[in-house]
Amino acid sequence: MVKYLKIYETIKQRILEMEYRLNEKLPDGASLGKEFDCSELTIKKALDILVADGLVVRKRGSGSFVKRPLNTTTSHLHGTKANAIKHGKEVTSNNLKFEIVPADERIAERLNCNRGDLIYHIIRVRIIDSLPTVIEDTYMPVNILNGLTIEHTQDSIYSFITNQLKLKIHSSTMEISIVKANEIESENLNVPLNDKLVAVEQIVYLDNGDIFEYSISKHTTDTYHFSTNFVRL
Amino acid sequence: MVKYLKIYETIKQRILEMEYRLNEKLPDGASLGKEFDCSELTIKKALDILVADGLVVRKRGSGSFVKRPLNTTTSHLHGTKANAIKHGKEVTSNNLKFEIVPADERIAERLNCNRGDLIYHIIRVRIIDSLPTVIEDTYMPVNILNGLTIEHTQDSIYSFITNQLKLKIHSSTMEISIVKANEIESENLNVPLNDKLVAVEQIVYLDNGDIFEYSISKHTTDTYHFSTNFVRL
DNA sequence: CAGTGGTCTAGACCACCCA
DNA sequence: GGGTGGTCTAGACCACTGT
Repeated sequence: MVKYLKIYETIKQRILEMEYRLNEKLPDGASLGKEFDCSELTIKKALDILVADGLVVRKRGSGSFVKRPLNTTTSHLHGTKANAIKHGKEVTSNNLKFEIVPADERIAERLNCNRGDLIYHIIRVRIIDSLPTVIEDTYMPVNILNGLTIEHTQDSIYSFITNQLKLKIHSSTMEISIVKANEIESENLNVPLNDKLVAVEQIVYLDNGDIFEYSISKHTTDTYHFSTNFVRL
Repeated sequence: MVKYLKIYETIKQRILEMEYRLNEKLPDGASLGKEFDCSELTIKKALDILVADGLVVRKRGSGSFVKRPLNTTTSHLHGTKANAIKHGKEVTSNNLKFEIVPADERIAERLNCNRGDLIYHIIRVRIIDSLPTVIEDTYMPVNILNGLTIEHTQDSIYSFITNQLKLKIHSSTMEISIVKANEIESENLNVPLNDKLVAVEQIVYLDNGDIFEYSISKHTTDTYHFSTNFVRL
């Protein structure tokens, strides 16, 4: 692993284990550089991730301080399952569709591929702690996700991607809006027709710039909760 | 202004004006460094912001490319008014409350101040293009926002902060969930009692690490739209 | 004024992609 | 193997804070 990530993990651990306490001042850059045997810039890089995580505030002229984050970080760069497990919940999936189809105009644009390229089209209902909670409509290029089977979709596609294929997820763009449940959604999520759902549209990028997922998830409003942290760069 | 921000603005302009087109490869770091008379690291910093903006993908081994973002970027680091204006909409405000009160336990914790510190408590209904759209419940420390008047709240508090006080907004943490409208919300937003609203809870930080706002906004579901871009650092 | 973080440079070395 | 980005160093200088 890269040096600054190791340092990041170490300092994060110290904060989570209260070795560095709330509002406490961290050692300055030079001291940390000495401790971790690296340059101050590398320390800065590590601390910048903690800032992005919302765990640290850096004050020019006075120092870096531990900050209390609002949230318990549900990351949209992990799969539904990983997030649920982190909160100690059980997830099962109910496949409504698992097909390989050629990309139409709209999908090709979203996945930045050519029309006609082969695409997995997967529709799953995710059941979290026995409650149908999300219906996910997912498109993924076959040439990137080669070897994906219906068995993987029963478990976690994200684990297949990162553990089997050794691909690295880099970033995503997402949009949240509120929509009305159609008949299929109403049936599968066990809500009234036209009841409101939270729609999350997402495009997910790999490390190498390729797009591996375009998806639209619709969540029941009772269970949906999203938290994040912005930093103006 | 800082060098890397200038470079960022310049390159962003080129992308928006299609001088660099969709999927086109940007010049490499060394060339850009020559053009802008700076080191490659400074170029990297500028491009990293474009990556965070979702306008650029950098591919190790092949180059940096212009990417089409999903969204039209509604930033939660700007105020309601600035965002509305960017989309060509009219905003007016209806003040339900403008008080100075001592911070109770909960507010003091959110604002990271002491119990009893004086706090502006402001409740406003924002009317966008003649439609009551958001009800905002805002708490701000008096010692930071000194001189804030009810006139400012009719317009844009954010503009007062950045233009008058010359403070710089740095980051925020936010949480989104769905709640049911109470009587006050129902009346002011003109929706049925218990109808669903999008609740956005936010803590906003200044450049110097101080918190200047804790707020809970409730949006009508028809109009709420949120988009963002994540990068795993 | 001393302490601390932010920006910037010049250069080294490595990892990855593609022809 | 040549092109390109990512990480890292050592050191300079500037901006802001608090005493």
